[in-house]
This record gives sequence, C-alpha cells and structure tokens, in this order.
Amino acid sequence: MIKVRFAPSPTGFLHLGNGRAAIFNYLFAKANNGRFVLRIDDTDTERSKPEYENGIYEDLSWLNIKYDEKYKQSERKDLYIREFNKLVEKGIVYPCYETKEELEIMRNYQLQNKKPPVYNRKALTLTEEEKMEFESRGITPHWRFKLNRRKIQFADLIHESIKFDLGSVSDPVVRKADGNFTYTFASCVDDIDIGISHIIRGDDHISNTASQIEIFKALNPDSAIQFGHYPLINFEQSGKMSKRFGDLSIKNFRDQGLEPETVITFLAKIGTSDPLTTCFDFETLVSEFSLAKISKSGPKIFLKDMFLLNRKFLSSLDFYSANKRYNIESEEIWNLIKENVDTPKDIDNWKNILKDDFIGMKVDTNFMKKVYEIISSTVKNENWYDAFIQNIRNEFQNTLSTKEIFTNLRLIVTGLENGPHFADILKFLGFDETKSRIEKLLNM
RNA sequence: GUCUCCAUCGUCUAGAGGUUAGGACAUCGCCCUUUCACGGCGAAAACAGGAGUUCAAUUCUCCUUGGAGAUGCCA
Repeated sequence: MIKVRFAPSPTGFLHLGNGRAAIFNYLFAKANNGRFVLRIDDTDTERSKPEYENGIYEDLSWLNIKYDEKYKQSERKDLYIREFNKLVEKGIVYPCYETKEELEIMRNYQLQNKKPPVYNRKALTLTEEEKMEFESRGITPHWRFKLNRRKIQFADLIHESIKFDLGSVSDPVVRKADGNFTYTFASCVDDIDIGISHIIRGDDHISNTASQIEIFKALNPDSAIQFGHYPLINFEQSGKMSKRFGDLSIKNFRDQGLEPETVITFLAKIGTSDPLTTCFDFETLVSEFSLAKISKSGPKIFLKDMFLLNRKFLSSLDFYSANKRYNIESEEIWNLIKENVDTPKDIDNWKNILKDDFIGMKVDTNFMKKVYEIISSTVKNENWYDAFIQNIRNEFQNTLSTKEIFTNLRLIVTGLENGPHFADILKFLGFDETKSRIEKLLNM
C-alpha cells in the first residue's frame, strides 16, 4: 500500500515550497492508487500557532488538495514516550546536560579552529554520580540518539543514490529538556506507526534522512520506507520583484488573484521535463505525474511566469465555467474580454467598464471636442462604429499616429490603453452609450 | 571549515559515446488586427573550465569553478 504524507509545521503560512511538497506527494499518491496523509508537525510548542494550522487547512482546501487521513503530533505524545523508552532501554539514546549556551560556545570554538561543529559526545562519559548531581540541581536532560558514525548510502527515487558521512553530523537530539520530542524523532515514530511507504521531501532534508535512517532502523529493523528528495526551487529575488509580488505564501498569491489551478499547475510542472502546459485539471496532472520527470537540478523560477500562466488559464475558460466562477452577465461579454484578463480583478474591472454608468478618462480637450463632433454627425445605423472610426482617422491622420488615435479613443471610452478589439467594444456599448461617454467627459 | 546535492539557449528542460544538440516559456521580427492585446508564422539563443578514458565525448571518470542546501534542545 502506497502511503505518503505532507507534514507542514504550523509555524507560518504555507509557502510555495510547502505547496510543492503537498502537490508532489498528493500526485504521487493519486498516480499510484495510494493514500495521502496530512500530518501537522507541531512538536515545536513555542512557534506553533493555531492561526497557522487553520491557514494550512484553508490553503489546502483552496488548492483543492484533499487528504485521506489526518494526524497531529501534539496529540501523539504517549506514543512517542513509549517508543522513546524502548530506545532508552536499548541504550541507543543518552541524556545530555549541556545548556544551549554551552553548546553554542562549543560550536563556535570548533568552527574557529576549522573543525566540523559536531557534538563531542561528552555526555556519554558522564558517571551516574555526575548525572545525579545535575538532576539534584533541577537540571533535566535532553536526549541524543547515538549515531553509528559511518558513511552510508541510500537509494533515492529522484537522485538514484545518495551517500552521506554520518561522522559529519552531531547525534540528533530526540527529546528536549522540556520533555517534548523533536521533529527528527516524532516524525520517524509516526511514519512507522502510520505506515508511510514513501517519504518525498526536499533536498534540504537529505542530512535528516541520513540520521533518520538510523532511527528508523532502531525503531523497526524491518523498516523499508523509500525516499525521494527533490531539488529546492530558487526564487529569482530582487528588491523590485519581492515588492511587486509580496511574500511567497500561498495566501498572498490567492489574495493577488491567482487561481488555484494556476498555482497547482505551476508547482506541479516547474522543474520537471513537462512543459508548463495549459492543462489545468487534476486528472491530467495525475496521469502526467512521475518522479522520474523531476529533474535533479534546482529550478530557478520567475514569479511573473505564474501570472502569465494565470492569464492563459483564464482565457482558456469557456463561458459556462467562467460564469460559474465570476458571474459574467452574458456570453457576449466573456467572449469580448476573455483574452484580456490576467486576474479576476481584471474581469471585475471590465464588467464595470462595460456598464452604462462608466466614465472614461479625459484626454486632450480639442481631441475630445472633435470626437464629439464626429460622433454627432455620424449616422446611427448598423455599422456606425466603422464609419465613426474611419471619420476620426481621416480627421487626425495628418496630426496623430494611428496608435495615438486609438490610445486616445480607448482612454475616453474605457479608461484603459489596451483591451479587446476597439470596434467590438463600440459595437457592444452601442451608439448612444458611446456618445454619452464622450459627452460626459467633455462636460466635466 | 565539514558534509550533501547539482551544473545544456535568458528560464524550465530533452539528450544516457557518433544528433543540423530537440521542445516549451520569455524575447525579437513578420502577418492578422484601421490600435494595444489575443492569434498565426518565423528568427535569435546553450553543452561552465581543465585534464583523462575512447577512433569518437554534451554524454563516462577526476579536478577546478560556480550555484543550492545542511551543519539548532527549528521543522
């Protein structure tokens, strides 16, 4: 049974990186008839906040990612204690009494002497008397897992094979002095207990995986969990960019008017050998998903590409789907504007522009006067707009470029410099409304 | 410092010893549009560097360089 998990910690809002983890795992599960588990990794009681946990549910539901099972680490402490005690009995974990400050000093010292900042296992040499002494002073220990210091190699679904020198890392802390367990440990216990078959996470977890393989083995010698580490996204970052697009939270992009389909497709396809298609449905994404398509190198992404994709998504919608989401009054309106909207805000904007009480933007007064004269003398028949445009061109052909003429006209009628085919706009608005818009601006 | 991952057009990538190094997005040009956009067509654009293995290296090995990550009583 294939079972994967998405395990965010509620210490902040879900960002694009989290979203990618969720989507990869979700698609992997669906593509293999497996189950997708949501696990709230809230072992860090200091930083975990209920509002962030709610944010996780909101974002997942917005993205339309549904989970088959849900767990919360803060509700599973009894299990961790049981498993922890087994390791204590086996002597694989050991109590340490150093303070954070002492450890910090030790690390700095090692770094300054160009040595790897690895914990020196001093606590291992403590006598029972010394331990008692600490305890009597009210100092509770934190516990470390005694790593087998050797070079290991493990299979990886994306990198094929990863090697790691366990001698280069400290024995991981599994239980903190306050009695809470760390993610490193709780995660292993949960993965075994829940029956996770594949752990798919970012390259930033490679060193964790190396240590956790040892913990998995200590917990369950038969553990056969498979790993896949995908490369992290590099975000093109410049001051301007970040200012323009805001932070990287899913919530931010939702607020900016991106559609969930856009975010899903973007995150599912970026860094894979598939093109950034315009297929936006889950079924297609699932059928196209494969870990083999994820490249080993980290993609650099431009956030503007996501907005480009959003435009493609919107213009691909037919009237029925568009109307369901954005309540478009008529098919005529949708067909008129659909090629010219980047976000739902633009849709609202155009709906407003096409309403009768809309007021455009003033341009040069003489131009507006002339335009009014021309429309007043234009015959109101079936093709009035063609005649109207032709007459204006004739009037200004020696003084203004075609582009300038149209830009001015667009501003007067729509308030914008670009948009749907101009004659189509006039046709939609009708003779009287167009004339009234020019008149209104002239009288302002 | 140590450990780990990675390296093909601007970007995402295909390529697994012999290819005119292919595609997609972006860019530019032309066409369509009486204008911007949309659309159609086309162009430009890449194997980081150095050794080695080989008849032959983008492809295999090593080194250098570059990028990313880890090195927490965070996850």
